[in-house]
Amino acid sequence: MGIYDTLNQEQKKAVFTTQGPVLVLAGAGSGKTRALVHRVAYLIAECSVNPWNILAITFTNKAAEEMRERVDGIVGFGAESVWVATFHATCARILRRHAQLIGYDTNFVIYDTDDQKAVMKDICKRLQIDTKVLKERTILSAISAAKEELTTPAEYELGAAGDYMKQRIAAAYREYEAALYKNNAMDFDDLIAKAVELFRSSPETLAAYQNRFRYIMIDEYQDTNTAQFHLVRLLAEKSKNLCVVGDDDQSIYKFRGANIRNILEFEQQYPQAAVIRLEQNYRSSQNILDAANALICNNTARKGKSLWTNKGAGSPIHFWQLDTAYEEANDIVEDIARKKREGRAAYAECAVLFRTNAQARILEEQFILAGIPYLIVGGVNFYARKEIKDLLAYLKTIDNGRDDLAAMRIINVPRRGIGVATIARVQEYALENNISFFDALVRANEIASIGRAVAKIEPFVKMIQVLRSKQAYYSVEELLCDVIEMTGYIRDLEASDEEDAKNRIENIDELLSKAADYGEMAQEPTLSAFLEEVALVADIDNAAADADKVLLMTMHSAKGLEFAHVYLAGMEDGIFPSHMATASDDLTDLEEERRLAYVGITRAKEELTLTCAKQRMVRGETQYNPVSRFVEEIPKELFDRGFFVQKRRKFREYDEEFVSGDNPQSQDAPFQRSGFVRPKAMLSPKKTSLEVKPFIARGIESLNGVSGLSKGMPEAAGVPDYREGDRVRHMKYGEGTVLAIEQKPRDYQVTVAFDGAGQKIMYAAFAKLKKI
DNA sequence: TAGTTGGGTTTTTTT
DNA sequence: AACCCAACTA
Repeated sequence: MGIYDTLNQEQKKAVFTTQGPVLVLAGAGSGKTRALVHRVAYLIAECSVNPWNILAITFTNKAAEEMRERVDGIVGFGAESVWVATFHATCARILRRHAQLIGYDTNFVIYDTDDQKAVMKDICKRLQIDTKVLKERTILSAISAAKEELTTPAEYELGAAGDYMKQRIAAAYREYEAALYKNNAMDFDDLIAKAVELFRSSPETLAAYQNRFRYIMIDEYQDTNTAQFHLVRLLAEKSKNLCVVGDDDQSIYKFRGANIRNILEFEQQYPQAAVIRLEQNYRSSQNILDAANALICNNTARKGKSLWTNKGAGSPIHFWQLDTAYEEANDIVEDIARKKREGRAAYAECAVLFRTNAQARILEEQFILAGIPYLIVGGVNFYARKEIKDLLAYLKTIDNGRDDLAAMRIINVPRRGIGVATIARVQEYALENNISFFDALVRANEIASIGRAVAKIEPFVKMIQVLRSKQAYYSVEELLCDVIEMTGYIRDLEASDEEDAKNRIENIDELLSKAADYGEMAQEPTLSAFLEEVALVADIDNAAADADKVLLMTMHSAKGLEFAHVYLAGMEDGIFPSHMATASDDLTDLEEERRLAYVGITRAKEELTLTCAKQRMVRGETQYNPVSRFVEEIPKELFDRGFFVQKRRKFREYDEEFVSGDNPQSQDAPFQRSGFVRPKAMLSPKKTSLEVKPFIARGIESLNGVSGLSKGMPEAAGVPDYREGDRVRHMKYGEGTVLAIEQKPRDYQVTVAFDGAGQKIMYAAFAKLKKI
């Protein structure tokens, strides 16, 4: 029983209490994942439970992956049979098998937020809803909220009596459901709701899964919504072996429908439940925990617990208030660079966390300027990019001809000279004859009104049909290559003078290698399953574990992670807590923000730095925000040098690295705010953002990007005739020195330091560099 | 039909 | 500041 000896008493209790409902209240950093993983191991090794009978549900793919890895590491045999997945992936997998029982094809597609919006836009037009008054977003979030509560359109309509707005929403909801059904599509909320519907309508199916999942574990239970609650209840109804793990203080997804009552009232739901509290924290120093505890005490709706550690007090907490957001970003970057130089921290041990994704940009600029490797986690979803969505729409149309949205997206992409008028007529015909948009295209010659446009439609239809016929024996990657080839998608991009054409091509290469990976990893690769995987993954996570990079992300994304050095940026009222929360008259909004702050603080192991700016640009206007109330809720004695150390001594030798040329001010003004002054030109946001744009557009990659793409399309271009170190000439940028040549799937990627235009990354085939 | 321009708008967080 | 959309022009 050696592996369980390292657990503390409470953790052991969580591991060994295998029968019946169990509620584990696990504070931040209390080793809950560890306990869960050991529990799985214990069930298999000591209780002779078949791994196949275990279900572990997490919220994020990241958490699922981590759990998977750790289970694989600790369970000797059969670990791969343990079902570890997110809620959405679990439901998608179940529906893939049984969707026909509730009237869907099993190759249904999953709609993301953009798809939903497109559908809703069309509906608003049809129902003549003025989107100035009632926005698509508003309707969609109302629908989402309804689905999270398992409210059907009919039920919603009943509740809308006497409320005109609600009635309009009810009508839109009804139409929306019909549209998705017609397209054989489900949105994220549907995945959960339809799974519940399936289980309710088919007792045999439910019984089969109840029989299979005899031991169920749910992580982050505080984030479950009502639909998820019912799903879990149904699955666990027979065995009652349900172990939920959560922390009411870390509930930060109310906006997504999370119902904190699920965890607060678990004991009422399951009166015989064993309740276990994990309060010993293994992550943070006492100072950090004291700060977190003091902060969260200001909340009322909580079970109440107090984290403790047997680590020492540790470093004091730092607080800096800077003049501008630029200085804030700059100081953070500078501090990280110093820690690295002094050998106090690796880059990968540092993380900058913020409230909104928009804050990432300004930080990114500073990281680029300082030449420090970084990685932005989250932000614009890779799969939401235009070029990716276009190509996926081709695959969707090949896979599922009923997805009108996909077909309409690509009918004129790339340009085929098919305009809105033609599309509208085809759409009308489809509606009249009750067929899909694509089927209407197939019968384009029967549509009298479209005239000569038939000639433009036919080649498109032909192409899709050819691709469909290849589907049976082609891999996803081959199919994708064919789509790119036949549509000339990349050729068009190369020919275009669009500024970010090369980034788009890179993204497509990324998609190709993703498809190739999928082909290799999946046990039974199918196009539908690939599309599903892609739909449920928030972002391509190429955060190579070994890469030494500073991580930048929102506090939401950081949940479940830990870092030795954490910077919380933008600690200002109006930013964090957000304006929405401070202006709201619902006090629970502010409490949710406070829980988020609690999450942020408890990510830190050794050092915590809170920063804010007196002045910052938000959506084009300058804001002057006071220091966050959350900062003030932390006892002053936990900070270094008392409270409100506005500026610490500057590190002069370090400044020299940044400041090009002489800067007399920095020589003898250590305490002056402007102790670290960069030439105006460099600081100017305009100039910087121009220079920086290509990097931002690429989003997830950083300076020394992750390479290692191997498979993909055949070479599009020959080997360049220049090598690293050579001098080259570019049509637009003039002369420069080649810094690096990297082989990418389609082409060579060349990094050049131009004498006049700075450093650029480009593709050899269309940069047309001349060796000189 | 396609590209451009000017005007209006903005969820904060994510599966 | 950035994005999206509608109206306008080539």
